[in-house]
Amino acid sequence: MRATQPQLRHPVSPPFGEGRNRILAAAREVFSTSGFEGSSLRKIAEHAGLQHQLVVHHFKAKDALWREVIDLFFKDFGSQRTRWLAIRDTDGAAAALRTLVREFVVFTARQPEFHRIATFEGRTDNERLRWLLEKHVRPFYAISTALMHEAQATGSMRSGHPGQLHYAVIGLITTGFVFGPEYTIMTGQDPFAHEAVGAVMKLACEFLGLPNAPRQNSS
Amino acid sequence: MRATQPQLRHPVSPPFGEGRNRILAAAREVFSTSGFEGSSLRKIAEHAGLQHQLVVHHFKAKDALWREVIDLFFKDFGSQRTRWLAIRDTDGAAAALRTLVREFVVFTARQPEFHRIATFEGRTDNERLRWLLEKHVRPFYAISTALMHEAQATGSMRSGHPGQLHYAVIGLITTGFVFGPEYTIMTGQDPFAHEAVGAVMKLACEFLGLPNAPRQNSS
DNA sequence: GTGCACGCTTTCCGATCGGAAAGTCAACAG
DNA sequence: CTGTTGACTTTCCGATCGGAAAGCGTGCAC
Repeated sequence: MRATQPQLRHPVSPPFGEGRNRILAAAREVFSTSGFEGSSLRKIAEHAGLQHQLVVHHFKAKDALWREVIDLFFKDFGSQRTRWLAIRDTDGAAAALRTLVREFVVFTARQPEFHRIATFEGRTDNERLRWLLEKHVRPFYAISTALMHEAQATGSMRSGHPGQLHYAVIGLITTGFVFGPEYTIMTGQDPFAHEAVGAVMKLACEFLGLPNAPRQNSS
Repeated sequence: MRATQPQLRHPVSPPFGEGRNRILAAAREVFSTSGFEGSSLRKIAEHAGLQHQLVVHHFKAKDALWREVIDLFFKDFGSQRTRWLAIRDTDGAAAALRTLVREFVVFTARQPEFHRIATFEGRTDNERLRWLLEKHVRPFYAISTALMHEAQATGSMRSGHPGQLHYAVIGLITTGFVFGPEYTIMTGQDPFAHEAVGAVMKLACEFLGLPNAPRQNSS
């Protein structure tokens, strides 16, 4: 009735063959605003302009779709770890930490959806949280705290328990982005504006007591 | 069938007459872990050991119950504002800010459920967020940023946009408490431990560049 | 041609959702 | 005794949930 020409090579409404990607994009949006339980396959499908059973067809289960959404966030960011270690070897732990902080700020500003999803899961100990922590968060946490230990040993960073400092600085960085609507309503400013993003980098580095960068060749 | 002696003065299973308070306590728990949409009246009632229709009986609607839960959080904390202003008049804005920060840390450590609920709502602009911001958050934000402006003018605090500093320090403080399970899994430590709470106070004050307290007569 | 894989739709299922409606019981006022 | 009030239970409703099952249509291998 509604689809008189359902599957053409050049359809008008729903691009044929892109269903999977459209679902992933819609799921990222819906999961990040409603949480796992609050998101329904039907809402995700409607957001993508598709039938809800197509989600089941491509991803089998809601849980598997959620995991694929998470994996996508770390396609680029996760592979930066070896580069941070290289910077540590050449310029020291403090320089590597500064790079890590700056790139984490960019990552969060560009994809606030990840931290929005993480903040849904981090409050209760469940299977999805364990999976997320061990697969993606643990490596990042390990290198972050290792660099802090090293920077503290050389006196190029403030003192304090690295794990606590790690979560403090992550909270410091992400709050404005994750809760953008509240931030905008209260402060009247856009947390994603270029100056605001730069200011967050500066606040985070100063909080950690990192020395000013000797030189900066980009942006 | 299941209630052979349903309403006695001294019942065994469900204390008669305390249904309303039991529901409020259960709702605080469930709302803070599952969000508004993810929480069902049946889950709240089950958590309280009551029938789900009793929630409707006492609070008419899920939305009204949610608002009553929020109001309860600010029964004590909201009335502290006049005291902070008094401290500003006697000891200056920086001292008042320090008190505000310390009491906010205590508030969050004792009732992390509030900020858990707030982080569910702050990411999308909806009617509940507007109500929460204007009724409870706005007054706190106003006095916080006003004290920052004043402290900055007298050089007794770090520079920076007060609104951004406000949200940065709130993120810095709350992250460990709000996402306690994740924090514990990753760091192996208890964010609610006495030393950890004290350390967060110190981190927050140092981040704001507040001078050390001249004297402290408690704890 | 025939068969099959794949993207997608349609229909259906049991479970659960928020909430309306009506009833049950004890306490209390007159 | 009668009526009323309020805490609480029971039953029911339409809507929506995740997902199983079975198709439909096209393109490709043969």
